[in-house]
Amino acid sequence: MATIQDVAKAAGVSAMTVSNVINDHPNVRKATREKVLEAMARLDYRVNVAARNLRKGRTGTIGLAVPEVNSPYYGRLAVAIIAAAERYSLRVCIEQTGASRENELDALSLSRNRLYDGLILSTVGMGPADVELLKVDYPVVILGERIFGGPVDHVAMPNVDASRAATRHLVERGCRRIAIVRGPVGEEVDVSSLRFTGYRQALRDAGLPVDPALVQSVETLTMRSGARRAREMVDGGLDFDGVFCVTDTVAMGVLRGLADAGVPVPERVKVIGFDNVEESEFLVPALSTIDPDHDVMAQRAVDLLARRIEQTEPGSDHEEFVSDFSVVIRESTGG
Amino acid sequence: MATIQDVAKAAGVSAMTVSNVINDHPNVRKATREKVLEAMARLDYRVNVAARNLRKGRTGTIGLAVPEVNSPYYGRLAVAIIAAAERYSLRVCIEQTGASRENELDALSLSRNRLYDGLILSTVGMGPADVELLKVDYPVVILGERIFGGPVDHVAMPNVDASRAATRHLVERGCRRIAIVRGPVGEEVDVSSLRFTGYRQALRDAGLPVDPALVQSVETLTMRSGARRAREMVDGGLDFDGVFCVTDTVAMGVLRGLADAGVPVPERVKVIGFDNVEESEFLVPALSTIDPDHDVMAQRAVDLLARRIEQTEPGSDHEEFVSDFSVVIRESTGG
DNA sequence: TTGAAAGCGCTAACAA
DNA sequence: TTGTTAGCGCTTTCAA
Repeated sequence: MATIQDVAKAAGVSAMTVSNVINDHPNVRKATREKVLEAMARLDYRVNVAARNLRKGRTGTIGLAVPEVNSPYYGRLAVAIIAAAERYSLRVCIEQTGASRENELDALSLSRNRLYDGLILSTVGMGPADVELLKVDYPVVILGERIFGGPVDHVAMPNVDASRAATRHLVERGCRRIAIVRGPVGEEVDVSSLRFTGYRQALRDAGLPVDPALVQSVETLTMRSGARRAREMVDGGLDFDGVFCVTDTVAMGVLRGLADAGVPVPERVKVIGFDNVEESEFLVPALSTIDPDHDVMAQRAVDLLARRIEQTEPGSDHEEFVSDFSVVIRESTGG
Repeated sequence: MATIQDVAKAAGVSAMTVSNVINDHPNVRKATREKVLEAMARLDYRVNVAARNLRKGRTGTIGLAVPEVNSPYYGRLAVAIIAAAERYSLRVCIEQTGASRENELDALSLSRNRLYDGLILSTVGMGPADVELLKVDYPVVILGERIFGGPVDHVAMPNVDASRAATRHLVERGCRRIAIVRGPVGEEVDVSSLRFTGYRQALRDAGLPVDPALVQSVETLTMRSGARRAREMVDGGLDFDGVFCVTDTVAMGVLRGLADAGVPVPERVKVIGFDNVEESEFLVPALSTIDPDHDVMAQRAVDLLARRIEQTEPGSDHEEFVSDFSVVIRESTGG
C-alpha cells in the first residue's frame, strides 16, 4: 500500500507537496500538481484516513443514534439526515440503541473516543434525570422529546400542538368517543405523554370528557401491539368511534386489528396517526396523519451540529428548535 | 483530554502498562492494574480510536453499502447485519448508494482508504461488466444478485426458485392470467430479471403461455410506481387474475392501486410479493410473499467477511451462499 | 512483570 | 512555491 512518502519519492517532491495536492491547497504549480497526480495514479495511492484523523483530530463522521434502523419513522429520519450532512461533507454512521438508556450512553462515549466529530442522539431511553450526562465536551444535538432545556441543542416535534390538531380533526369529523393508543405510562416526558397531553387538550376544547377506558396504553409502539390492542378493544365491547394513534407504526397495526374485528374504517371508526411515514399514503384505507416536516428537522439538527463542530470554543447558548406540522387528511378519517 | 501518557504518569507506570491494562493483556499484576484503572477513572481517560486505528491498521468497523436505508427490505437487512456483526465486536457503518453504480464504487474505495476493515456491498447499480473492479485487496462480500462468480464472496437469494414457487402458488390458487410487476428490463442479471425467469418457469410448468401484455415493467420498484401501474392495468382493461410482484414494496403499491380501482383482493385478483418485510403481515389484505430468511443471509455475510478480515493472506477460494426460502401464505392469495 | 524505543501516515507550522 | 521538522496517541518489538 503506497504512502504519501512513496508518492513524494516517485514524483520527486516532498511529502508536503503531495499533501497540498491531495487537499487542493493553492500555491502548487500546475506542472508540479500534475507530476504528483500522475505518481498518485501510477502507485494507486489512497489516503490513509486513520492517519489523517489522528493528525487532524477530526474524523469527518458524525454519529446518529436511533432506537432502530428498521422502522418507517427512523428510517426516514436517517435518510433526511444523511442528505443534510452531505452538504457539510460529513459522513453519517448510524448506531442502533434499541431504545435502551445504556446504549444511548454508549453512543455518547463513542464520540468521546474521537470516533465521531459529533452526535445526533434520539433519546428514548434516557430521561430528564440524565440531563447531567449530556454535559459532554463535544458537539451533541438531541433529536426527540424526552430532554428539554438540557445543556445541548435540541430539535423537537410540536408534539402537544400537533396531537391536539389531530384529535380536533377527529372531533370535526363527528367522533365523540375518541380513544388514544399510546405507549407505556411513565413519570417522564416522552412522546406518548406529550401526545396524550395534546389529546386531552383537544377533548377539553370540544367539551368532551377524558374517559380512562378510552386511554389504551400498549407496551411497545409496534404494528403487532397495535393490531392486538385494536382487536381487544372491539372484542371487549369498548364503545369508540375514533382512534388517535401516537405513531403511524402503531396505527398500521390498529388498522389491521380493526379489519380483523370486522370494523369498517372510516365508516364506523376513524383513525389518525402521527409521523406521516411513507407507507401511510398507500395503506388501505390510506392513513390520515400528522406531518412534522422531517426534512426541516433533519436539516436543522445537522446545521446545529455542524456549527458546534466548526466553532472551537464551547459556546454555551443552547438552541431549541420545534418544527412545523400539518394535518394530512386521508381515507382513514373520511378523506 | 487525557492521553495514555497522562494516565501512565498519574499511576506511576509506563504507557505500555496502561495499554496492557486497557487491552486486558495478562501479565499485569493485580495491584498495578488497579492503580492504573484508578488513574484512568480519575482522569476520565478515553482511548483515542484514531490513534489506535493508525497503529493497528484496523478500525473495527465494517461498511454496509445499500441502495437506501429507508426501505422496509434494506432496513430489515441492516438490522440483521448489525446484530450479526456484534458477535465479532464489529461496528457497522451504513452507506447509502442510491442504487447508483458510481456510489457503489465510492463505497468500495472508502474501505480502501482504511475507513472500514471490510465491506458488505449490495450491488444494484454495478453489473457483471464491473466484476473486474471487485478485485480489490481488502475483504468484500457481495450481497445481492447482479454479480455472480466474481472474485469475491457472495451471498444471494434463491431468486429464480423462489419466484417460481410464488408463481406456482398463484397457479395452485386457480389463477390463469398471472401478471408480473417487475423493474426495468435491462441486459443484465438483476433481481427483476432473475425473478422474471422464475415466473416464466412456473408458467411453463403449468402449461400457461407468457403473455407479453401481462409483463409489467415499472421504472422504480416503489409503492408509488406499483399503485400507479395497478390502476393503469385495470383502467386499460387488462385481463388478469393474479399478480406476482418482484418485491413487497411494489406489492404494497399494487394492493393500493387495486383498491383504488375497486378490484377486490383476493376475490378477483390474487397478489403475492417477495421479501416478507415486516409490514406485509399487517396490510389489509395481509400480503402473501416469499421469506428468504434474512437473518441467515446476514449472519452468513458477516461470517464470510469476518473470516477474510481475520485471515492475513489474500486467499482465493470464493464462496457462494444461497439462502433458503419459504412461501408465506396470507390473505392476498386467499389465506 | 514492566519499560524504552520506534514508528504507523499524515499535516500544521515554520523556514527557505 | 516547496521543503523540513515535529508530533498527533497508540501499540509492536525487544530488552530488562
